[in-house]
Amino acid sequence: MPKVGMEPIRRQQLIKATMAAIDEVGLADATVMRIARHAGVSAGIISHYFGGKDGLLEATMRQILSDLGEAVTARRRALATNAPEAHLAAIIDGNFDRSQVTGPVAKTWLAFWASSMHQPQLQRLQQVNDRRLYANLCHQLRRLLPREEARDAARALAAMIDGLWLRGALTPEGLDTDRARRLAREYLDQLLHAHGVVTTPTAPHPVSTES
Amino acid sequence: MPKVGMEPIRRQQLIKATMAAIDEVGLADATVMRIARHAGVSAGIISHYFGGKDGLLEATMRQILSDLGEAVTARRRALATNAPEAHLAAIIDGNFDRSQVTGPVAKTWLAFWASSMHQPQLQRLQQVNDRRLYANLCHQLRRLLPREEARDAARALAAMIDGLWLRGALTPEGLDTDRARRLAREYLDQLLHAHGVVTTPTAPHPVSTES
DNA sequence: ATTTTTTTATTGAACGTTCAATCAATAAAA
DNA sequence: TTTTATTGATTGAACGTTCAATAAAAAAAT
Repeated sequence: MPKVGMEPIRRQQLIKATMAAIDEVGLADATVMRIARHAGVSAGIISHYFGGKDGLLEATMRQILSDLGEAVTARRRALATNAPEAHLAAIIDGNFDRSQVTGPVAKTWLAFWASSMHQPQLQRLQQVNDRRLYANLCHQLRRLLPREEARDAARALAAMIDGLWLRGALTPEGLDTDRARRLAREYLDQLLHAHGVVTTPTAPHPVSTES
Repeated sequence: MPKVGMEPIRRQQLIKATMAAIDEVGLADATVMRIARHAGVSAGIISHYFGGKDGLLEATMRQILSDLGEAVTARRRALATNAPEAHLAAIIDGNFDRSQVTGPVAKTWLAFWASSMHQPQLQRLQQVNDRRLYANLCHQLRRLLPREEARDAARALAAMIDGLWLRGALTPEGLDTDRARRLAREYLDQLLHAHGVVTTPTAPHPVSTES
């Protein structure tokens, strides 16, 4: 069925199939044959479009990271106000975006997270993302708190986001998105309150189901 | 070199070698030959003592979990007071016990965490541990807060502990134990304060380097 | 004490399996 | 007819497991 211009279609197909395979049997058992079967193509095509299995895995991780980044920036751009509290809430909400926390994506993300410990290629990607979350949080908190307090708050908030995320990915029931968002936001409120910041009541956000 | 009574010695040797191998090259590349080389024995011995590679991996995870559990209960037993705040602090400190967060153990723990998503055997172990942490926190918080508040607080605190732990395992510099303990404790204080609990100034703990 | 026998621990080559990568053959579109 | 996309059998490497052979210690016998 060879038509011209198949490349972008196949790449997307195979990346999606990779997540499906990892969701199904885990990274260790996600063989090229299984991935190819999910995409409805043959195994050889993977080397053709990605140069090999490693290339496909890296492309998949890149996709997840860029989706996550866009989910955050999209919410921040949609803000009416420029208040730091609003930006922080948007960062929290973006990290618990539906597209990121449901089944396949979450499990794939966690699998890459673990394997990035020993794969320099993936480690670089993961660190860029980690630092971005920390830097975003830190920059907004800096508008409300002194430097050291802002840094510690960013570290703690980043840890809480990742922790909720991680625990959600591991429980059989999956992550309760609304609860995770609520807990992270309540923590933020406590954090600011403890440092004497007068919290403007959190404005309701477009996609949020939270009051 | 066969002496009698080698079994407990070899088992311990191989479990330690497993962590060393995973620390070195990750779970995916921790082959039986590499593990055996770390222990200074031949590959065949693994099947002899553990019935196969899977048996060794499960035994290694069990070891890590029981060490973690003992680190927590030891600190709680050593408490002079019975105040819930003291127990909570002990739970936090125990989870950041030195033996748990240094190099090999931390990376092995994270590797198992990820692979437990698709290995029922490991998943059971991991869930027992997760629930224990949550239940311990919840039980102590219940002495200070109403039921639902206690549950949410336990969820959030557990997430923060795991998140700090996880981020520590992934950064090249490793986890800053003292900082992690401090952040988790500060969060606990904020949490209780926000719910109107009068925080008795945190008693200095034996192993803690924190004022 | 010394030698022989038995028991126990350990080795490592061989085996069967699985996987990723390759590439000549093929088939559809241009 | 040419170009482009795709296939799938084949190849070679790597892995976990097995098991007959071996070697050392312990026990028994001299």
